[in-house]
Formats: sequence, structure tokens, C-alpha cells
Amino acid sequence: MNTTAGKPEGSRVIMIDGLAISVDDCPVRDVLGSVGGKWNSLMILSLAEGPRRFSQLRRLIPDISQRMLTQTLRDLQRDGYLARTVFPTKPPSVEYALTPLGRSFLELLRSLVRWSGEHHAEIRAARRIFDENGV
Amino acid sequence: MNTTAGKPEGSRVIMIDGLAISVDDCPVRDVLGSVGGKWNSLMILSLAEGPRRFSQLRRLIPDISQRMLTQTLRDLQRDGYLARTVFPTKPPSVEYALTPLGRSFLELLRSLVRWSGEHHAEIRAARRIFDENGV
DNA sequence: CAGTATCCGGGAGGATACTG
DNA sequence: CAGTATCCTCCCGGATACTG
Repeated sequence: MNTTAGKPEGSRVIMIDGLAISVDDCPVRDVLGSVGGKWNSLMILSLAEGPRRFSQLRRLIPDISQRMLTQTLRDLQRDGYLARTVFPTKPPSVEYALTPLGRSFLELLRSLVRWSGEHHAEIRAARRIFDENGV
Repeated sequence: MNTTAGKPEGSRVIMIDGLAISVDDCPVRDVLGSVGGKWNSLMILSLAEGPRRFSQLRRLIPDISQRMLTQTLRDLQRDGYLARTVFPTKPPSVEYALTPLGRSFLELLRSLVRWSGEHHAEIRAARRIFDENGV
């Protein structure tokens, strides 16, 4: 994030909107990593209705590559949003499910989805006007 | 995200969590662009308490480069989150302020900030456990 | 003061092939 | 079925220098 090559690193903090925000170790940045990635949010939404297996998720999200499907699942599992369960059948099947943390985050995500739907037209309009007047 | 510069693109839609999500023209993706960018969210939070001028913002967010400060402001202005007002003094001064849309989005952002604070420890813990057991 | 203009490295993410 | 392993491309964002 920042090289700060040579600094003692005394946990620099800036005040924004009445909030102490750490530049070096920011909770919001951590969460934004999960909301900002291309597939993370969609993945959590895809598990909203219940556990799904790898190939089910692949069909649910046709545009994702195996590589990104695997990586997204691993990242979300790592941060505790979802749990991975292996059933030792043959061939093996693996199930992914939201954890309590993931379900809690899902609420936030639904607010975001709702807000997006309500204001998308407004955003598109602003963009159009800006682009017309701009160049 | 998508140029839309030539394809008929019959608006492919997938159903997730009871929601119709367009792959080609997704409201959530548009908003996630603003929440996901490295500086966008922080910029909106920085304008929460009132209008700020360019150099004020630079001091508020010491780690940002001029380039990214300019670009972040332009992107957010383009999408209608903030308004830019030029005062023809000399040297000129420029003021940035949240629009109603920006203030509406700010509420969402504050939920995100609150949630992040409340669950950061949990996330860090999950991460630690995963990394230990992993390799 | 409030920006452009360039150059550049690193990482996110896509495509493809292979495996237990 | 549920993944690894590679390779490659694009573009985000940092550094630096210049300007009205």
C-alpha cells in the first residue's frame, strides 16, 4: 500500500468524518477488499439462499473463470465469510456456505444492492451530462 | 467497465438471491466502482462535514498523490456524488461538496464503516487461523 | 492554488491445459 | 467433480515534472 521505506511506522492515523482511520491497518480497507473485488460480493449473494457446491456456483455465475471462482472462494473463506465442507464421496463434492459473519455481511450487501437499484438512473444521468459538457 | 461500443449484447441477466442481475449493465457494479476504488470512499467521507478545497483535501489525506486526488474527484463528480465549484479569484480556488446523491451514499458508507469496526477483529482472527492451518 | 502530462511497475483477472 | 498450474494482458495507481 505505502512503501514508507524507512519510517518507524508508528501507526499513522488520520481523522475523517469524526472517525479515526489508520493508514497502515484499516478495517474499512480490509472489508472494502471483499466488497471491491470483482466477484466477492456476487459470490456472497449467490450463497444467500443456502449452501452451494462448486459446480453449482459455476453455473450460477457463468461468466467467472475456474481460476477466479477458486480464488474468490478461498479469499472469502480466509476472511471468515464462508465455510468450506468436503464430502468424501467419489468423486468428491465440496459445499460452500455462509458463516454467521457472512450472513451479517449479506445484510450490508443487500442495502448496497437496494441503494444501487434506487439511484442507478441518477448516476447514469449525471454521467451523461458530464460527458456531454466535458469534451 | 464496458465500452458498449459495438455489441448488440442482448442484456444477459442472471438471477441471484431473488435479484435480476445484468451482466452487461449492472447497477451494483457501477456503485461498486465507487466504493471499491482505493480512494473513492475515503474522499466521500472526507467531504462529510462540509465542502473542502483541493489543497484541504490533500492535507486531509496525506498519502494520496495529486494525480489520484484529481482523478478521484473527477470520477466522483462524473457519477454525481459531488459538485465542483470554481471561485474565480487569483489564484483560483475550487471547492468540492457532496451532492444529495453523495450524502445519500454517505449513509451507506457509514453503515459499512460501522460494520467494519465491529467485525474487524473477527476477520483478522479468521485470517490468522486460515493461514496457520493452511501451509 | 489547482491542476496536466508522462512514464512505469505490480497486481487483478482472463484463457487454457492438466490432475486426483 | 473440484480443483492446480502457467502464461499473459490490461489498467490501477504511484512518482515525477511541468503550467495557467
